[in-house]
Amino acid sequence: MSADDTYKQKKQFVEEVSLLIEESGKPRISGQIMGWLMVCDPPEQSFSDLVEHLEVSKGSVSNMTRMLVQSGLIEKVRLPGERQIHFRIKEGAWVDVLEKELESINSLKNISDKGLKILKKEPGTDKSRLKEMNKFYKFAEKNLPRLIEEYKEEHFDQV
Amino acid sequence: MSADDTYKQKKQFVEEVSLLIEESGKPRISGQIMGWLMVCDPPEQSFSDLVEHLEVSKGSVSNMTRMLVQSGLIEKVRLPGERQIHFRIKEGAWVDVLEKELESINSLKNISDKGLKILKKEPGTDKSRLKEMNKFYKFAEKNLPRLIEEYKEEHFDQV
DNA sequence: TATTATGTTCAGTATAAACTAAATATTTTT
DNA sequence: AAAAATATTTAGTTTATACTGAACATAATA
Repeated sequence: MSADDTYKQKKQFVEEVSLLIEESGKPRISGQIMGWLMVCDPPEQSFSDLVEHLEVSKGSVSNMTRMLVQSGLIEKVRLPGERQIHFRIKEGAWVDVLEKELESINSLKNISDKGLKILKKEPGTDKSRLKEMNKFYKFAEKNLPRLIEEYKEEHFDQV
Repeated sequence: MSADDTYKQKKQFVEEVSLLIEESGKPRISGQIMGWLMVCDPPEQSFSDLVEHLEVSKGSVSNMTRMLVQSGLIEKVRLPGERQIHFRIKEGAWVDVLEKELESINSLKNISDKGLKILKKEPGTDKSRLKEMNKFYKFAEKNLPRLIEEYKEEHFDQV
């Protein structure tokens, strides 16, 4: 298996990751960047590394890296002696993703609260739908953080 | 507080839900339907109820209800004596949403497996990024189903 | 079977988002 | 300070998707 074949496999891998990311509603190029940063060597890649390997515009790299930094998946690194900004997957990125999820869970709990408040004025109207929703997201809000802590203790206690 | 005010509040509520849903990457109208079905009276609404209250086209209602039925959030109901199809929020909808999440978690675990496989051929290349990802999604895959079961037992054991 | 009510599909339009290329700004080196 | 390298912003294009209206299909009633 030549190095060239491995490179092709990596490109293929990048495609698959970008497809997954795209399905989840995020821009394709953000997925390409994530995919490439998972398998590149070294794990830190410069702005122009990304432009060249992914064959996309500078504008896209600029925007998508900003978005990914913002959402906590990657981080900027300055390498000694290197001029360009470098990017890499952030340690604990995947835990952070789940922690971000908690925010939308919170929104869903809140909206169910709001709905129940409105229905309070209509005694005849069924409230079970919203009560169930409310219970579920309350449960999630209570238990997911515990689970995350459990994971962190298992895997990050050295950090 | 008049019934008319309550109706306005419900419309406002529908807007908020549809905004939330839209942010998560799904069509606005699917969010409007979900929002309306959370607070309407009765909880079952006909095809034309949806068209009228949400002021959208029949085509959209047809497409979006199909999508929502498909994804397990709502269900079709036939009411005795009623001609039209009716829709309502499905019991356990929110649990189902989380269970669907498990599928994408599985995809992410698989993709990290795949990445690691590729990197096996390059002994010098850092694997910690993918190992961490892999560990995390394995953990999620193992523990989330347990959590879901716990919730179901707490709230659905009568079903 | 003819008529009416109901729901789906399809073609076209509108809207929004991704993406690029180029201009501009910023930072680094000489 | 000038020049070169690097990154961001902007305007415009492309592409994708949501959405509508109308034609079509299906099912129910008369």
